[in-house]
Amino acid sequence: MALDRQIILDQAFVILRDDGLAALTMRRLATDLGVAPGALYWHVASKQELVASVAELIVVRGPRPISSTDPTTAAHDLRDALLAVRDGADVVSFALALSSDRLEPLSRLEMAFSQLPAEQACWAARAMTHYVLGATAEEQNRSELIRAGILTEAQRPNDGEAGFEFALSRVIDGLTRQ
Amino acid sequence: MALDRQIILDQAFVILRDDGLAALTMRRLATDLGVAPGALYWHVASKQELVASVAELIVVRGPRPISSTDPTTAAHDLRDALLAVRDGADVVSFALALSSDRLEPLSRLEMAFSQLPAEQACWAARAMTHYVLGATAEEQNRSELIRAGILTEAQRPNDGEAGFEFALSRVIDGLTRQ
DNA sequence: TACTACTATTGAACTACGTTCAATTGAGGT
DNA sequence: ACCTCAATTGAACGTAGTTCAATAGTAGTA
Repeated sequence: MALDRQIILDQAFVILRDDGLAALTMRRLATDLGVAPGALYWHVASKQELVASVAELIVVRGPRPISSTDPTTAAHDLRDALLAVRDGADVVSFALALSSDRLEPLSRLEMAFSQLPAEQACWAARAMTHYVLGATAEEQNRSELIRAGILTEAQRPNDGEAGFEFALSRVIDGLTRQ
Repeated sequence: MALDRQIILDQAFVILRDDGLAALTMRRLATDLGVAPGALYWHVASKQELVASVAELIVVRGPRPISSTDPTTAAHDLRDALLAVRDGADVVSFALALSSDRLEPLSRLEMAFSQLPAEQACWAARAMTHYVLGATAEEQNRSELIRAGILTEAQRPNDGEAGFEFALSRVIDGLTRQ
């Protein structure tokens, strides 16, 4: 009775944020909401569609709204939004392929490259998105594998903040240079 | 009796190349090899480990060996290797988090940035890898979604070859500039 | 040849997943 | 009181990865 599409998305977001993608099952989601699994399908077409919608929440509910003006700031905003949710980068990557236009904050990102011709600005924004998603996904996937006991803490040749900082500034320099 | 770890990996590679990640199940693999599913686990620890090993094959068996000297050439070599196998980018991304050191051609990629200090060369190589993987993964995921009837051919706002070319040259310019 | 030791494979099961659907509930309007 | 229809249940279906006792196959030894 209290069930509602938004409530489902909210709870899915919480499960993902706290327990990760592996924990986000339709059964777990239904249990948390005190409902039978089948009930979810009245409000949601499939798990794919649900996950894609949760990806929107990840990007929108980040610590800071994603800047539409400065590429460097935007990249940090996006990265922090992804890091705030377990497996956030994987989920958003998937959603990006499924419906890139529905991830509004990401499609607005090309405005941060407005100094370039329109087509190039679009390409640049997408390239930067791909870099941030890829770097963050590897980092998060490694965290998950460590948590699962498959990797040890020592096997973490992560670039860390310094590597991300370095590559990001170089990439943006390249993308915006005349 | 003819079963062997290498034969399993080879067949897994073929299934992946021709039919994609969704078709790569332990049962399908066993059926193709004329064997019971359980038999695979004598030679392989888990599906995760198997997929990680297949990722190595993808990178090694590409159309051209991945250049260790020129970043632009290396990026194209990697991209073509990924495109030669359905879901190739997803598989390699996963393996990268699991065991980046075992993907030898990718760890050798930092030699293409040997003009930079060692640490920065490593960061640059990984950044370029992340971009290529991200761009290619989105492209391939979209192809799979179209094949599955979830997206239409019209919903393919792919950068295409031109977008990849543009962003790649800019990214490499940025990463290698003094 | 008979016995042994060990590797490799089978067959059947277990748990968990996404998803479907006939049956049922429950609230609002007449 | 009756009807209607949106919402939910409960149970099932098919498939997935994985496990394991039992079995077959193979090679070495006496």
